[in-house]
Amino acid sequence: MTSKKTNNAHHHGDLRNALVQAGMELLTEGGVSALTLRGCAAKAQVSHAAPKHHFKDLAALREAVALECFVAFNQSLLDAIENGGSAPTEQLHSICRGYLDFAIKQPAYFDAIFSMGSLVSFSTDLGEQSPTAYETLAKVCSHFVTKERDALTVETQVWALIHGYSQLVRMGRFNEHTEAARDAPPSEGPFDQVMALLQHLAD
Amino acid sequence: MTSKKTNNAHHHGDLRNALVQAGMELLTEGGVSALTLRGCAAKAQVSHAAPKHHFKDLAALREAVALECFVAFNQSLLDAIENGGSAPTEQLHSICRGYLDFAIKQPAYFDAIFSMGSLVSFSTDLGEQSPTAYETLAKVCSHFVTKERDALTVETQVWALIHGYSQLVRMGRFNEHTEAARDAPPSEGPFDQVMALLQHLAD
DNA sequence: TGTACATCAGTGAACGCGCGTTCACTGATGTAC
DNA sequence: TGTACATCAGTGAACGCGCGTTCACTGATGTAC
Repeated sequence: MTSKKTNNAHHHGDLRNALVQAGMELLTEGGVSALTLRGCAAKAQVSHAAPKHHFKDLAALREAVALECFVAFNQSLLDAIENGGSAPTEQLHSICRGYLDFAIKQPAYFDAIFSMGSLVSFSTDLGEQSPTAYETLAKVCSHFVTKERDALTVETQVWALIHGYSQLVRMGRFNEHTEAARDAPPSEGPFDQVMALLQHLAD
Repeated sequence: MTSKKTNNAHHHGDLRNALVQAGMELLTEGGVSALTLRGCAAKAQVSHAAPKHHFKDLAALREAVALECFVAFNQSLLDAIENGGSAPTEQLHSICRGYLDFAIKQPAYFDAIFSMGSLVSFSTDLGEQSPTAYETLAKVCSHFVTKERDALTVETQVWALIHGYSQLVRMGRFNEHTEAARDAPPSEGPFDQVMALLQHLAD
């Protein structure tokens, strides 16, 4: 029971939230194109006109769902750092690992973040105390800034490499092309070998 | 006149090709979601049931359009290499430059290749004499394979970095957030600085 | 060179589907007094 | 504490739209003889 005592036919109590959660499930089940107003309403067991009281239009609902995906992504990066070593190179490895893991474990959320919200959400202030994904990335990268290499460069090098790699994995680049492995999660490929490219940042 | 003399009401002569070309235009104008059977038929000035004689379903038409995009991408990489220096590091720079340029100049094609055809097309034999994009990439990378770094690793390092970077640029990472620059092409950002990460491959 | 005919590649009407949106409505909530 | 009433947040029917698909059709093409 998240809401107080509102569980009636005519007053849901927390429909906005329920619609976003329904959207997350639809996203997982059928990808971005499955995110519809009617679909979310049905999943939340509410008439299909009900969402109009909470979202101006489909784009607004999708934006809310994308933001929720971003919150999860955000947390995934923070967790990865927390569970890894504290040395700069270890943190760098951890955040990249978290990035890739999210792409593998939550492929639909990953898609949503980078196909729906463009990159807006990446720096969107969530209004909480938690930093944005970009701030987290920037902090980890800050240890590798030198006279010849400014912050923007390091951040972009790291981001481009891990994002590109995650995309390749996500797109099935390293998948076995067998019938048997159809439902298996995608292979992560030569992650460590690729990340070795970043070890030069510490030189 | 590409076709012989067939320009009648009932026999288009080269409708399949015309539909794919129409699809390319729709793609440019409205993105992947604008690619519909009815849309292509309308653009090719043909009744909306006509495509059924050339494409089994919408997926088949989209596949054909994605393949055409890939052909253009393919050529873009070859041209970039041709117009650059012949030294291995120059070729590496050139192919990455071509990759990024394609993402900037043909964003819709870029999206189509990597969102519709998954990665299948990347290694798809085009049935011509020209190599696939992956073969081109692999050839350029082959000069940087060492005892500690096998071919797959180098290829993946380069591909991940340039693909990720191109995606960031494509998503507007380096855009000015001004109203004035709304219709301008996206800024390419610190391309050379980021590519500097690859110079270690030559060490 | 001409004719009969099968095949090919179009047309246009119709169908059902899911979608976003509008609308009059109504039950539940909360506030003024 | 009780009552009147404005507001909020739902319902369900209806609408129009674009879509893919099916279908009977027909004009153009090409081949057999």
